[in-house]
Amino acid sequence: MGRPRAVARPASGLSPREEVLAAAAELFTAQGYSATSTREIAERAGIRQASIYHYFKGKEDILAELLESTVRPSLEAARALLGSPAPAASRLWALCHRDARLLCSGPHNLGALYLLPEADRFGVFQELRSALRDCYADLLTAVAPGLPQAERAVRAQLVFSVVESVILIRRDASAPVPGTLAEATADAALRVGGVADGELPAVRDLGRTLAADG
Amino acid sequence: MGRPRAVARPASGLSPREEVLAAAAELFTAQGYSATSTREIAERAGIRQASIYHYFKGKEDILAELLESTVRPSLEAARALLGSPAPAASRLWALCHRDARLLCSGPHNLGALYLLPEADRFGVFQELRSALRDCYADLLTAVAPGLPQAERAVRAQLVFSVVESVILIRRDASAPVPGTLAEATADAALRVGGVADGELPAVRDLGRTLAADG
DNA sequence: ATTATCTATAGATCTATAGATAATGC
DNA sequence: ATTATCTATAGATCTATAGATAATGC
Repeated sequence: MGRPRAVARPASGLSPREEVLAAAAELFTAQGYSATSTREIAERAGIRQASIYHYFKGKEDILAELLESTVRPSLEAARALLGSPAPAASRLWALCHRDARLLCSGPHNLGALYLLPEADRFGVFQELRSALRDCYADLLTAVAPGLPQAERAVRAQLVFSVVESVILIRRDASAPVPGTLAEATADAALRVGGVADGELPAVRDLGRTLAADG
Repeated sequence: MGRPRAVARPASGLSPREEVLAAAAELFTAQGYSATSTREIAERAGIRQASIYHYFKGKEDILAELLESTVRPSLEAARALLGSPAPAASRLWALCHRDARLLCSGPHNLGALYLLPEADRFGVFQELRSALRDCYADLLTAVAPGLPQAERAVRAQLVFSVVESVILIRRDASAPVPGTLAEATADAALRVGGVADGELPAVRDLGRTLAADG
C-alpha cells in the first residue's frame, strides 16, 4: 500500500529496502561511495530519489549497513571455528577459504567496499573487522606456537591480508573461477603462516570438511 | 613572476605543480578521489582553486599523473631484474621487496590510489600495472618451472597481490615498521610462490643485495 | 609582452527536507 | 488514519571558464 510507484516495482522479490541496498552495493563497489549519487541508487532500485529517505536516515547509513552486514557473518563463523576441537591448521584453512570464497563470489565485488577510503569513518565496521583479524591471529598462534611474538604478529597480518587480497584479484578481469581462487588463496595463506608444502594436502583435506560444515 | 599569491608560497622547495600533486596525493589517498574537491587541493597547495587549471587540464589529469608516476618506476625496475643473470628466486624476492618497500614507506599511502574505484578508468595506468604483473608472472615461471600452467597463473596472481596487500596493512594503524614489513612481505610472497622454508634464508640474502643495487 | 596568479561566476550537480498524494485498512 | 510513495525545492556544493591583475623581462 501507499501511493503507487511512478515506475513499476521490479520483479526481484526483494523488499524495497533490500532493493536500495542491492543497488547501492553494486554502485558503491563499481564507482565508489562519493561518486555515486542517491539519485542513481534510487533509479536502479526503481523508486524516486527522495523515497530513499523513507528507509534510511541518509546516504551514510546505507554504506554502514552494507559494511556491517558483510563482515558480521564472517566474524561469527570465525568465532565458531575458534571453539572447534579440530587441528588448528585446518581450522585456519577453513576460515581463510570461507572468507576468500565470500569475497570472490556473489553478484558484485562486495569486499571492495572495505577498500573505499570512506570506510575508515565507520567505527562499528572497523571494530568488527578488527575482531575478525584477531581471530586470524589467535588461530595462527595455535598453528605456529614456536614463532617469536613479533614475527607472529607480522605473519598474522599477512595471512589476513592474503585473504583480503582476493578483492584485488577479483577486480582484474583475468581472475580465475571463484572455487579455484578460494582454494588457492587458503593454500597461500597457510604457506604464509608457515605450513610446509608437504603438510598442506592433509591440512586442506580436513579444512574442506570444516568449511563445508560451518 | 606573475601576479603575487594571495597566500605566501610554502617553503617546501617544490614547484607549484609538484605542490598540487603532493596535496592531491595526500587527499586522494586519505579521502578518495571524488570526495576531494579541487578547492581543498588548491588550499593545501597554497593557491586558489582556479589556479590549478594553469597546471592541469582537469581534476582527472592530476590523478592520472599520480597513478602513472607511481607504477612506472616499478615497472622499469622489474624489467631490469628480468634481464639480470642472478637466480630467479632471489630476483623475485628483490622485486617483491622493492615494491613492498615503496608501498609501505613514503609520506602518504600512495599505493592506496590503486584501490580507488576511479582508477579503473585510467587506461594507461592499467596497462602499466598489467605489464608489471606480467613481470611477476615471468619471474615466477623461472622460480617454479615444474608447476602446471593453470596453477602457475593463479600463484602469480597471488604473489603479486601479496605484495599489493601491504597497502591494506598500512591502512591499519597497527602496521609494523616499513623495513620489517617489506622483508616479511617479500618472504611471504616467495612462500606463496612455492619456495620452501629451508631455501628462504639464502634466497633472501642474495635478494637483499639485488634490491640494494637496482 | 608574457606569465602566474587572482576574482567572479555560470551551470550543473547533490543531499536532505517539506509537504502533497493516492493507495489500503479500520 | 496510516503509509509508501511522489513532486518540488532550498541550500550547499563543485568543476571549469572568462577575464582581470600585478609582477618580470625585453
